[in-house]
Amino acid sequence: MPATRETPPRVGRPRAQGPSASELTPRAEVLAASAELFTVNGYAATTTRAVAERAGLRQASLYHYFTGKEDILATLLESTVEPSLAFALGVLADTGHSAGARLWALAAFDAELLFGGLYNLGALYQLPEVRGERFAEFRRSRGELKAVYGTLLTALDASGDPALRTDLLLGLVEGGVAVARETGGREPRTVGEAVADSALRLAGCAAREIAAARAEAARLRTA
Amino acid sequence: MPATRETPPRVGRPRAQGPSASELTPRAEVLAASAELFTVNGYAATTTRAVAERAGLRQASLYHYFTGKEDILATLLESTVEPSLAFALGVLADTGHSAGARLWALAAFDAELLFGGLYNLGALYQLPEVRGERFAEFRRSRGELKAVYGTLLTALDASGDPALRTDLLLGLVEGGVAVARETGGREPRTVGEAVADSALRLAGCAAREIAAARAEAARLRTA
DNA sequence: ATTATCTATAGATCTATAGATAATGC
DNA sequence: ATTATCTATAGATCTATAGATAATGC
Repeated sequence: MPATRETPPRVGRPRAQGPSASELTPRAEVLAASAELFTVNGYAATTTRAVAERAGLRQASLYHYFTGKEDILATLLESTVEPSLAFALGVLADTGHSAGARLWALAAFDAELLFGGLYNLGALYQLPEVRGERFAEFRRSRGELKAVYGTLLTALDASGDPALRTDLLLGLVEGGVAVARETGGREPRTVGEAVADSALRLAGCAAREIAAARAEAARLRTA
Repeated sequence: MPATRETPPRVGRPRAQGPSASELTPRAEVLAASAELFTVNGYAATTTRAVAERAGLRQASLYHYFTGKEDILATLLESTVEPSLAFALGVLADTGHSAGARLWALAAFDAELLFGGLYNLGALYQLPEVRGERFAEFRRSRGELKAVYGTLLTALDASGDPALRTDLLLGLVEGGVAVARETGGREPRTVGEAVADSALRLAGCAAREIAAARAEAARLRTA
């Protein structure tokens, strides 16, 4: 599933609106259009017609690529957790670094990604539709991501109710980015670092430990 | 605007479905029905017909109490922040207690309320519709609530970027409750306390200070 | 007279399917 | 022959308004 193409093969009937100016695959164009419209206008409030129009297609042509609106949303959500989960699994396997540095790096990566995206895809996690069958894969991936947070958190501080504290940690990352997005003018990097510092505070680290984790994570990041 | 009534006056044409069994005002019945349907099925996906039906009315009768669907949502959101804001302003004025105890009490109250509700009204805060004009009053109240968090947080620890750290603190409370809700079998009180402990960790308090704040907040709570 | 509710409906959609068509590929 | 796209549309809504009606209150 390549996201771009070099020389357009241009098989099939030409588009009514003329050929797309973008470098994207039609499928990726639909996803990009959906990301914008779902987050800006709302999922249920966005019509398939509006998505198609923004993607440069006619409404019925969406069904060539997706089975319906839910299929588009599910694909979008899966592609949002995917990079975070991949990073998380890498960090989890990297036992050569301290738990603090690894948690710091994961939180920073995750928050920076969510904050830096053109649209607030994180807000879509809360949609009621996400409870449906089609989203099982997305929920599984997010659960796995949460489990990595939990493992690192528990390694640092296993006091209290670790499952509940893990939920709050994920809530800090996702919810913190959501609230931080409401205020303009911030750099993704800045937000990522602030979230990561906060994550370590939640994990019970003192200021000196946080500074150390941060420094160690910088090396981990580039590795 | 009384939420309940004793002796039903029963003015006006009787309902087609027969009189309501509930003690609630028709207006409150509509709000209760909306709270359930908006959170369970989604705002845009919920039709005015479905709301009316659950409230025991015909669709057109909603317009006697609200100017439309948005008006219902805005009323619902306002009534959700209202108690938190009232508590926050009380806590802010209560200079006889430490900032730590006050922040602990506020976070616990807020989280317990959000978690303990029948429905996840907190998830509605993220709806794109909330950017609209009708929601200015809700946004104002939530902004004021955030400002109280900010004042208490800064009193405890003014390092870094206080505005950003305040956003993360509010994100922890709202987002943490949202994630914690996905897992069943927890008591609102437990979640409230865990969120409050976490809030103080975010504010840079050490374990001993948190324990002290918690003890002090217990007195503040009942006062 | 006032009120809470109802019935009926205009006008505007929206989703998904059926089936046609205009390209390239062989 | 295959593919990407199109046009057309059935069937099912949905919101908000107009105007009627069945109670109580005076």
